[in-house]
Amino acid sequence: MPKTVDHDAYRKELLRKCFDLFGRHGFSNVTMRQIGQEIGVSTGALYHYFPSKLDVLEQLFSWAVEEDIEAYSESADRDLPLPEKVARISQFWMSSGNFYENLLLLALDLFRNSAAEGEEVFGDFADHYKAAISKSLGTSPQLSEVIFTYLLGFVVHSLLTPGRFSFGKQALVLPDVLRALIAGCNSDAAKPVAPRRRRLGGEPGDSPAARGEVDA
Amino acid sequence: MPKTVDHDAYRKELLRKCFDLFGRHGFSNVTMRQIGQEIGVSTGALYHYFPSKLDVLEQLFSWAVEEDIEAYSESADRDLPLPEKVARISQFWMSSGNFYENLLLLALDLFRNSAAEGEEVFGDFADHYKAAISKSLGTSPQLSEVIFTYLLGFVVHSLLTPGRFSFGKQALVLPDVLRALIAGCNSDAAKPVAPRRRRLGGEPGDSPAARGEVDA
Amino acid sequence: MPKTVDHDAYRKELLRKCFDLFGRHGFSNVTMRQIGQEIGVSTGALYHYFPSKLDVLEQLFSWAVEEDIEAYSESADRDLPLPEKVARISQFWMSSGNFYENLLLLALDLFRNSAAEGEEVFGDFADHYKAAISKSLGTSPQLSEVIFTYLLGFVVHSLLTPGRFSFGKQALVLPDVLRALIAGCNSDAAKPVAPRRRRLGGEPGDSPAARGEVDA
Amino acid sequence: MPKTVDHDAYRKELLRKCFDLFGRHGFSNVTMRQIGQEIGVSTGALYHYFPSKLDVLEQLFSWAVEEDIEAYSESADRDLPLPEKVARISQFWMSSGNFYENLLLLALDLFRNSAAEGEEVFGDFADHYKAAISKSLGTSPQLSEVIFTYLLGFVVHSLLTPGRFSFGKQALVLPDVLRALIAGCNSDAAKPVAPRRRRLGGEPGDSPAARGEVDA
DNA sequence: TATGAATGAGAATTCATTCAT
DNA sequence: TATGAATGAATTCTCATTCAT
Repeated sequence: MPKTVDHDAYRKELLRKCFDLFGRHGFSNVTMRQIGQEIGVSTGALYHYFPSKLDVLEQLFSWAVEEDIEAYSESADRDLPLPEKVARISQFWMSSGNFYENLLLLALDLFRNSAAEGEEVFGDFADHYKAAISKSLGTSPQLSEVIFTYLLGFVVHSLLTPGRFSFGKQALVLPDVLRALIAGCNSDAAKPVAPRRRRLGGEPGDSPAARGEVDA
Repeated sequence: MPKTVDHDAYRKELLRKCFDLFGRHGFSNVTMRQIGQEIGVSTGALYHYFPSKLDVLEQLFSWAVEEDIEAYSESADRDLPLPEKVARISQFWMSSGNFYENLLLLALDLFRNSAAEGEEVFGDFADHYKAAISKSLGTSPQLSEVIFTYLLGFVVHSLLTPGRFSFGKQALVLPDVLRALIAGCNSDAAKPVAPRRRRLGGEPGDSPAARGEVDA
Repeated sequence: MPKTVDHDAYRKELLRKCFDLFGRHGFSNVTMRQIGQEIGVSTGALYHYFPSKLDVLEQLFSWAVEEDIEAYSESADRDLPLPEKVARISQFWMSSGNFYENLLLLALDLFRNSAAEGEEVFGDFADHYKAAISKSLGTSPQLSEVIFTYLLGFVVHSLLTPGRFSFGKQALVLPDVLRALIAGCNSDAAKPVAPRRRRLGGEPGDSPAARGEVDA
Repeated sequence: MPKTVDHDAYRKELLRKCFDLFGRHGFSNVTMRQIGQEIGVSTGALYHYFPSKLDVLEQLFSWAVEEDIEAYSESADRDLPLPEKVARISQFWMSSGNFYENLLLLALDLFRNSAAEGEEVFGDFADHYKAAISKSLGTSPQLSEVIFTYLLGFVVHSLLTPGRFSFGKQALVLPDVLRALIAGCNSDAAKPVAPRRRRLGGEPGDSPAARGEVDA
């Protein structure tokens, strides 16, 4: 009889314990020994569950994304009036600050250390999140992307200027911002803001996918 | 002291050459030898100009921020009508995509590897940038911060999903977003949004992973 | 004690299965886990039959020597004319190429990793083999040693230059060599070659590298 | 001004110092730290001269072969009567015992750890050595190969049974063996012991070494 | 007996930093 | 100043061995 261990469950358990550690120190500044010590296993055991350090990062990110998706879908499905939904989403966001900070740092570490892997997984995550926003708020895909982008900036900002831009403080503004974007962009849709939306000079004919009409 | 000038000028020259290298690979993934090879000096010489590797990063970030501030102030000071200003700022932004991506990565590396140092410098940069936005667009500090936040998200997004969210593509939306924010938030500012916005308690989705506490 | 028999038989069964693995990869390049996987037991079970990795090697070599001695004694005992015997011995040799290659590699691994153990066991094997040659071919101990030496060289040569010196090809020469040695040395044996053969002093080519001292 | 070091000369100097160490312990049983300590450099310096541990082995073997070839060609060129040459070659051999033991061990380590690399280099060495024998003793290529093979066996034998088969002792027999082989095989060559002794066409049966009929 | 998860010392390799030139 | 060889602590990863089951 082998020691009965649910390999996969234990692996996730280990990942969970890694999450903060990676977030706090960053992939490159954490050693496998540290990881082992922090989560209470030997380095050998660590390698029993993950083929390499990079693999820990990759699995950790994937795991966190899954966790988030689960948590998110549980939180915001009800049939509520828009203002209430905006309040709720802001609230969810506020309460998850540290989680998203870590997730973003993870994504950036992945981007740095794993080349292809990073963008794939993050792209999927982004798509998922935008879809969730669309569903929650009834916004167009494009507007959802704008909101998602703003939320990303929110996380980075809070990360990089922890003293001045705290989640708590800034999250109070979030509902207003969302409302402004929803209002502004929806009305934009109604009366196309101006035909002057033209090439301003950046990348002329290059990005063929570019030039999507903003509100069309 | 003409010698100092030379020394200093050369130091900046070296920094300039480092910029892309750090952006591409990340602080931890670049060795002093690589740096030396890339910019054409020996490791010994490198240590002649920078006391340590971390110091290279710190100086590099400061240098880049300065560069940006100079470039920015040159670009957007004129007395123009708002729509024109919005167009200009968008344009400037679009043409600087890669620069800001690198700058952000630098800031995150600094945050990761230098603790205090990072937030200081980035905080100053953020303040400066917000002030510039206020000046350019005549927006309130708070709205400027929102815009700045959105721009941050913009950079991160384009960094992490290079295929799907390109600077070129997204920058076309930027003017609309800015307009929406300016319109929406200015009016919002008038009637501060309801005080009912509170933490309702606990974690909605109960994501078992470190969903961080709010710091409000 | 029937249990012991089983245990012992199974141990030999395991050894048999190890033989090629060790030959192919070498002692140091095989892990206990690999061994276990290859022969179909867990590492735990492996340690049940062998107290250590080195012990596997030692037992493996002993086992292989025994196997060979058995096989040899079965093959070449009849009362035949010399040429026929030479043909037989050559043939036996040819058909056992891979076995002897592995055996030699094992011996060298033993020599490298077990100090005393190695020479003991190999010495016994050598003695046994020389005796067998003497018996088969009726050669003097000294000549048998010469033949044995040649056969050793044969194995090493085929091992190290697999493309150019194959068992099949070279074995065709073996009968001639044996005949030449038997003829030449038997007559030599009669008139022991001059005692004038002494170290003349120093190292001819003065190869700066450790040209070892003679131990005569 | 860089520290003036003849990189290549120093590299060879280091190799020279490694030779015995590898011979004594074997590739797998020597650590880079040990190597460094033994030859008086740090591990870092070691990696400055050799990209990897395996590379040390490869370069070491090549270096030793070159050394040997030089030493050999210096030693045995004169125009002497055959018996004198035989005496000389035996003598050279005797005085080089330890060197050849190490060289053989190196070759086997290479074979084990470097796959392709090993056979290439050893094959070249073998060819060279056979050619040298042909030149020294005026023997046919085939006979030279037989002699070379015997010498290989000689080395292995002395290696594996250091107590019983010493270089000094056995080398006394070497001239006789050589004489016997030269006599026996040359006469063979003269009156081909049988015309049927030739390559019968590749390898008769499939089993590579197996069952080629020797002379029948 | 048998399993295979866990341990942790130790291996190869890297790299910031120093220093002789 | 400039060079790049040298250092050695620290890192990732391996693997013989142990042990709970």
